[in-house]
Amino acid sequence: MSHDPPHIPLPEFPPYLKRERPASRAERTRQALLEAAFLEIYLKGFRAASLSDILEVSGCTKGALYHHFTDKHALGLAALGDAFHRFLDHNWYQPLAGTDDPVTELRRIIERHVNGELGVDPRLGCPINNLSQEMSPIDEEFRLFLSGVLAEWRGHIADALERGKAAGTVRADVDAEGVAAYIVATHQGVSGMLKTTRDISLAEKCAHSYFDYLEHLRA
Amino acid sequence: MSHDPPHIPLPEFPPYLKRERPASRAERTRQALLEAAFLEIYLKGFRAASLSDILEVSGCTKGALYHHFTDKHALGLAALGDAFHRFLDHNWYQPLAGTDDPVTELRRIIERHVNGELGVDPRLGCPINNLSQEMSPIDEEFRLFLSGVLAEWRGHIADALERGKAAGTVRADVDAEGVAAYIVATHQGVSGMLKTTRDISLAEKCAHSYFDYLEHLRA
DNA sequence: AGAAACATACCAACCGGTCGGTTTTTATAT
DNA sequence: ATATAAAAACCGACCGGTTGGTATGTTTCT
Repeated sequence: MSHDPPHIPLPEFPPYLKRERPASRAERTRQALLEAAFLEIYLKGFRAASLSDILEVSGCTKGALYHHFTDKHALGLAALGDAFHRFLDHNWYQPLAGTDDPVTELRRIIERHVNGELGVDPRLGCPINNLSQEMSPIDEEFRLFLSGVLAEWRGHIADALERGKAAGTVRADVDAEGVAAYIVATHQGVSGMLKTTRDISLAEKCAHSYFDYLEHLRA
Repeated sequence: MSHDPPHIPLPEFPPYLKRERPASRAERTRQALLEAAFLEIYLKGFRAASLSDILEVSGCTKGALYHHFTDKHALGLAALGDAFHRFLDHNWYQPLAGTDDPVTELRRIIERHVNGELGVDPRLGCPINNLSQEMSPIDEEFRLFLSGVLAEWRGHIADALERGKAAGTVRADVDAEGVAAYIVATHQGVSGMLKTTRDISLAEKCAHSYFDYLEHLRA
């Protein structure tokens, strides 16, 4: 009996995660390492991520790796910080920044997730959540890094909610920070459950309850 | 610079996870292995869990381990299945089974979690969630096992909601299964976020939104 | 020429798992 | 109750494989 899951094809990199071709050769290998590292860590987690595999995928060698990064930690943090910021900026920060009706915009964002439009493989889950769960209890540096990412994420949602309150689209008694925390947590929870059940109908049902809650915030 | 987190003392085993003294010596070593394995896996995750450490903690040897279990997988599944079922039965199934007012009971259960009364270290998170996140994408056997645990969990909540509908404490138009899924997912999400932020005030704020949502289900 | 960028052979530590041998328990016969 | 043989339970040295990291040498760019 094998423990291997049915073959999972490598997820396509969504276009906004693609980088423009860098000029110098050194920078090119650096980017190749970052990209391969992110993919490997996303697929296997940080601890199980193999440097040899990263080197194979990126086409680099150990010498290049340890020339650009001090150790596995530094490589991982660089790769993740980069990818996380791009993803959140493109899918959350920018949409939220452009509206005074955050409830409607949050619904859109969730819908895009459920519909699989964001290039996040539901079987693999949200990489931010994955890393949080794996590394927070055992590595303080990772925990602080991820805690910062989550705080920034909540901050952008809270800002949008505050603007909604000012614009009269959101109830005035809403605790923006608390609701932002709840929204992020729920989002992570649903994507986590999906990873295990692989039952898309569950995601749709959850989204329904999710929307019920969000509508409840309207002025 | 060290990546180690500040020292985390071993969590106390909540009493309902303690086992009565088994009679035979063989059964005693089996239980010692299960207990040590659960603790080690809870602390480090399955892949990072070290058999040598499990043996040291349990006071057993490799020979004993591989006499009782075919391999690491079997040991892990046995240890986790056992612990999960006890935990859920004591903290969720039994309380929910004894009421026709599931909303009030769910509030109580959440409150107990937030207050740390259940012996779950918020820094380490919910073990079911931890294992789900780590193993689901890379091991089909684990995924199916965890998927079953989650389904059972949702099932007990859905049953309680249905009883609430019949008893008139829950709105008749509530989709019990969908809401149960949402409740479990949100619960996992909050406990996951707490693991990274370590900010208890966030848990309280999330609980507030959580309760808002739950109250919204009342008839 | 000198520095930055890379390549490769190598290392100790650890991993899960195996296997031949020893001890303890159990079943049976007396 | 005791002897004994078979089976279950346990022990621990050992194995091949992988890991992250290093040291030394070579190529490429400025």
